[in-house]
Amino acid sequence: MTSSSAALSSSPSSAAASEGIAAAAIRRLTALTPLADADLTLLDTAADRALTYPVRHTFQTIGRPVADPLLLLQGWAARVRILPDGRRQFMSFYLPGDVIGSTHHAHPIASATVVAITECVACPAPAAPAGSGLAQAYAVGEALDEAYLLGHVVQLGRLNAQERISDFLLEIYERLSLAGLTVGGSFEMPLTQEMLADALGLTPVHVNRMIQQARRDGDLMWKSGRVLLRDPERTARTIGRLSPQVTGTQTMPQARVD
Amino acid sequence: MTSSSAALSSSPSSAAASEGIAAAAIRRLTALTPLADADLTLLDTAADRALTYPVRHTFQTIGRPVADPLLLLQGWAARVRILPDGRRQFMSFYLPGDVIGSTHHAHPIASATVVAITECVACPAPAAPAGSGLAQAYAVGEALDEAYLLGHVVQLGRLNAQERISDFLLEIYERLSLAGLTVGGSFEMPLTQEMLADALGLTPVHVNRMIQQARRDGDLMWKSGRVLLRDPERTARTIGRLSPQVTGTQTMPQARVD
DNA sequence: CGCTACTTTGATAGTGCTCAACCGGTGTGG
DNA sequence: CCACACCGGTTGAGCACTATCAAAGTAGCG
Repeated sequence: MTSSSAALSSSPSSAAASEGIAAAAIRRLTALTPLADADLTLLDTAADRALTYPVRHTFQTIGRPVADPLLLLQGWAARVRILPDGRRQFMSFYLPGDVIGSTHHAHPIASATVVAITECVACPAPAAPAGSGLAQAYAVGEALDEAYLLGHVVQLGRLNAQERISDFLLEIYERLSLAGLTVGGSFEMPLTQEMLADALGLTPVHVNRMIQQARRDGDLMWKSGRVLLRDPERTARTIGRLSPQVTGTQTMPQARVD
Repeated sequence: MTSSSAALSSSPSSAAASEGIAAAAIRRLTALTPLADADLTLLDTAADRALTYPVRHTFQTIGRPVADPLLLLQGWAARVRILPDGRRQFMSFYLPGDVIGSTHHAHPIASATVVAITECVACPAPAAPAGSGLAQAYAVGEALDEAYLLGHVVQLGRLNAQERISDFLLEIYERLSLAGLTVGGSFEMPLTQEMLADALGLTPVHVNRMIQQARRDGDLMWKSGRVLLRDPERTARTIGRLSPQVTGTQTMPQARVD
């Protein structure tokens, strides 16, 4: 039953068994695609086997076989790569409702290390019957994953520091909204500025300065682990962020595509 | 039979029917995983329906439904995103043996635009029988795709201009090697320096300067669309590049993973 | 109360960008 | 056959954004 055993750091403590522990994850999955009662039952059952993982727990390690997929119920995890000289890059983040280590088939070697950013609660991702809503939800989730990854590439390649921060926070805001984890435009941000820097390809110092400027400009509030975006939609338009939801209806400038 | 019809730019011209047109792609797929005769037959048959696509052909457009998957036989294609103000970012490249628009299931909306960088020859990707070598090859190919995408994130986030160029060329070198498209350490590079800049998050001018410096340092030769890397392995070690092949055996520094 | 981790500030350096022009090859049309 | 246009590569000068180094300020916590 213990899905991921050999952890480098500390190992998962036995589960917290309270109900509703999977609420956010379920909200997020149903937001992706409608789920039938059978799907919800699967999820509830799986949630009974949820475990709590401490901060820094390593879900999977680059170059080692991936374990069975986990459905993240609470907390944040991240895919990270550390260079030999210590430089660190966060490649993506897992939020409640995301599946860690989903591997439809493919070779079982992890292409990235996944660590818990905060304390996490996760359960084995229930196998989805072919054609079920749950299967569809997984599929959409994976597609979104890739879309976010592509977005991250654009962000790192072509946005300046200010834009990267806005774009990142907007993405998180969007994703947490799906899970019902935002309150009046604000949300919990467990990342330190240093981690944010390592996600955005910047220096902690510079991230700090840009955040302060955004604060001065009245674009955001960020205090004690909670972020409030003043006008998400305006900001999104300003930096030309295309949210996955909107993607479907948005056209690209025809200009240079060669 | 015409897999992708409504092209923004010019449309595919009817096929070149010569044999061996799929040689590179087949070499690459067999390098990923052993293929049975049945698989090879499937590929050969599919190759008969190959079409030639002109430069700038749009295989899929962001926000629009994806067509059936294509197996790229010859040429380069790329996933690209253009920002409203004209900034351009190449997110990944497709080389011979890669599948364009593979979508196991998932929602049919393209999360990126895919265009032909050079003239391309491609055929419908033959459906792989479950459990076949071909299915395995597809799976491994997709896993590699993601690994390269993750690598691209690290590259953009944490490598300097010099390192990005080296890393990129090494990746291409590796990938072309699998398809048998390298000759004595050299390979064809159809990208202009401007396109390279848009892949690496740099300016064409700066790319040019870094390339010249690499030339002066004796690290590479680049003339009339052909690149020769002097000592790929040394360079790879220098910038700490972990090639997917090696990934399986390499360990990460334990240091900071929090 | 003293840690420890995180944020903030200042001063300075440097990598990579911008703007602008020039060069060299190639293709095309007069 | 040569002039012209065009594209990609090259060069120069100056600047901006972001990094670096170092230290001080804050907040949560045992």
